[in-house]
Amino acid sequence: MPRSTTSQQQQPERPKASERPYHHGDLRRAILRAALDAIADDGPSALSLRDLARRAGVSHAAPAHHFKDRTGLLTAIAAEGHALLAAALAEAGDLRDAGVRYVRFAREHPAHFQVMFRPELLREGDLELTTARALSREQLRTAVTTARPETLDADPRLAGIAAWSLSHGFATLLLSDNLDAVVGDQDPEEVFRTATELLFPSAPPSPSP
Amino acid sequence: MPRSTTSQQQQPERPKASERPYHHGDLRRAILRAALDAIADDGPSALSLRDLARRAGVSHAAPAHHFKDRTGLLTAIAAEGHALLAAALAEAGDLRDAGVRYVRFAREHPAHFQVMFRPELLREGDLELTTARALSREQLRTAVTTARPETLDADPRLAGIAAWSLSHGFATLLLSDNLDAVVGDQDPEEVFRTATELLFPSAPPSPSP
DNA sequence: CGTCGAATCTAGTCATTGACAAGTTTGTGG
DNA sequence: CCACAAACTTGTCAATGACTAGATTCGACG
Repeated sequence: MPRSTTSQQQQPERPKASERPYHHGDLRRAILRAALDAIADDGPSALSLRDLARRAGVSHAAPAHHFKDRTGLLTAIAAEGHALLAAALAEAGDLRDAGVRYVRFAREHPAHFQVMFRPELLREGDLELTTARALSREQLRTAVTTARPETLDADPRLAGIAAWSLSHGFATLLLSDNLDAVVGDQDPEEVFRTATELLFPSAPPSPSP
Repeated sequence: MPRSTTSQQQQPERPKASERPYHHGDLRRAILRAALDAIADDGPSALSLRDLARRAGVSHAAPAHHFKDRTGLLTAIAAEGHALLAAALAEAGDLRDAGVRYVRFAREHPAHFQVMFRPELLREGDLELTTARALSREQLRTAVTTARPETLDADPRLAGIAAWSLSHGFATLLLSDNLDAVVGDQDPEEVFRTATELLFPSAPPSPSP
């Protein structure tokens, strides 16, 4: 984007090549971190490889060595995201808890979430992505097929679609600031939990003394 | 994007300025149409003003006169989208029908839908956008506050969040090809309708003979 | 019928970007 | 110690969005 009139933080001086270790040491992770920050702030479309390179203090072509190209970087992020999501869902108690965890994941990893479900940004053939996505999909399935309210027993497949749509819609609208007016300063996860209790009955209260 | 290796349809020869009417006649709409096509195919981030200009057979700076800049074009699309959505929702019977119409809107106007709920792509101050969005929001509200199943009577605000999340999530996942495996070749709207019937009871069947 | 201003479009330019090519430095295993 | 691979660098190119200035056409008013 030319002539960026937006907030333009001063770039720190990059020391001359001779005064700086030729090898960054952990460039891949540095780039990833910077990318996640940038995406969380301004969305994936605002991501600039050259800007990431500047922030990491390396040359403009350095990122390419680790991620091949823009699509490669986004694909790596998506894969990481699916792995993180799968891990979060794996610990879910019942279906509603899985939904809450889905929303929490979106809030805690907004950059990952904004990239994971958009094929047009990703290298669809990528092996890492494919396997990670299979993992998170598998966790979604188990969340539905294990502890779910009786109402949903009729058709597990449809129940899965409904649950996923509900969680994904809430998370998406939340991250895109479309629920600001409605949620206000309440805890989004609590709002979500309460909203789902309207749709399907709560599990029987845990049998504590 | 440089060196586009993707499908590159041959651009028709643009006649020299002398052999072509100086005024296009309906450039604004031509650009809009082309933009909607491009976004529907490859998402908003792939949109190129210069490419739109080429398709319309005008100079590369012509679009700017009608839309100011990229953000302006996307904002115009979003505003149009909200108006269309409001119109579609206005004719809804009950809440479920509103949801189905929401999904249908997303399918029939994928480009609009992909832009409407993403503030980072839009000029937030824009008057047209603000009023159109207020309209569609208003229709969402009425859909919830009028004919809704008794289950949702308890808290209309939460019911609204739940219904919107469900519809928006389904539409989003559908457009991003994330439901392909689950929906298969069935009619998406029918799948959605059935899925919602799992979550809240159907209205009593119409009293026909 | 003319003319004058506004609307519409063209042409040219600049900074920035992603991708690619070729060279340089550093680490590593034989 | 030396060949070779990995990690980075510099340089370049086509494409893009935004901006400026100028050309053409339309339309309203006299």
